[in-house]
Amino acid sequence: MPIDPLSSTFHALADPTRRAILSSLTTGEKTVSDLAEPFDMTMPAITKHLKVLEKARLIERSREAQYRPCKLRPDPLKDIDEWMEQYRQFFEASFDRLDEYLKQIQTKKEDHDDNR
Amino acid sequence: MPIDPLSSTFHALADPTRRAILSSLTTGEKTVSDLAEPFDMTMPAITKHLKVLEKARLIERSREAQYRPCKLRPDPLKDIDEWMEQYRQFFEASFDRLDEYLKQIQTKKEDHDDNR
DNA sequence: AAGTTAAATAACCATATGGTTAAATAAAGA
DNA sequence: TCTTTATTTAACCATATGGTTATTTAACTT
Repeated sequence: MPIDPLSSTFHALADPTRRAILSSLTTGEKTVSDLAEPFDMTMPAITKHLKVLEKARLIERSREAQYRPCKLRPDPLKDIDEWMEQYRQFFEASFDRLDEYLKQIQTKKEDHDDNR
Repeated sequence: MPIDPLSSTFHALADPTRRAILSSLTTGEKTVSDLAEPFDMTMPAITKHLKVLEKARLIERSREAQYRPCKLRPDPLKDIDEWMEQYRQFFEASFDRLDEYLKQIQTKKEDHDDNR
């Protein structure tokens, strides 16, 4: 069953271990053992997490003797950032002008109450 | 088992139906039936999706006679936007200076080939 | 050739997910 | 009060998830 790219990216990010792995890759390429080291988890578990990240194209892997270095890929993160765009105005407005926002809600509620 | 807020937000967004529901809520409050209408899916399925969105605090629900209107909540989206911040420079640099980036890769590869 | 190290695969397990149909609840309308 | 409308809950199902241990593969080291 083919999953759309945005869903597979969000799914990959919906796990603290995988987010920590990504974060650790911001400083450069790492081997699987390097990535596994901070976690109280077996290697196969890490391998599975890497597969999820790889399917989401959030990481790219190469070969270096018996090592399989992982590298961060920017594209899917950029796609998420673009998806966020439609909501950015919404949540920025909500926080920048919280008082006004709350007043709007209140007004709307009163209008609504009037309609009963 | 308590799940961290960022994970539950990403998880909630990792489904096209739920993202469509959120998108549809940008124009204002909607009832469950309103939200369900575009989808070829039964009501209980929609109810479940709404529960996931509600747990992630991406929506807020109220009561209006027999209706349960849904409203978008900005906070978790803002949290994601803030989480993205650590990667923004990374992916913006990668795309703004794609040529340079590719050249770097190429140089690195050549260095590497030299080492064999 | 034998041993070591890095990583992946296989097989398994418990729980979660995303859907269904059928039944229950809540409030409005006749 | 009876019926209709809006929504949720319950029970079920197939598949996915996130972990495990044991085994296998691949490449380097001795």
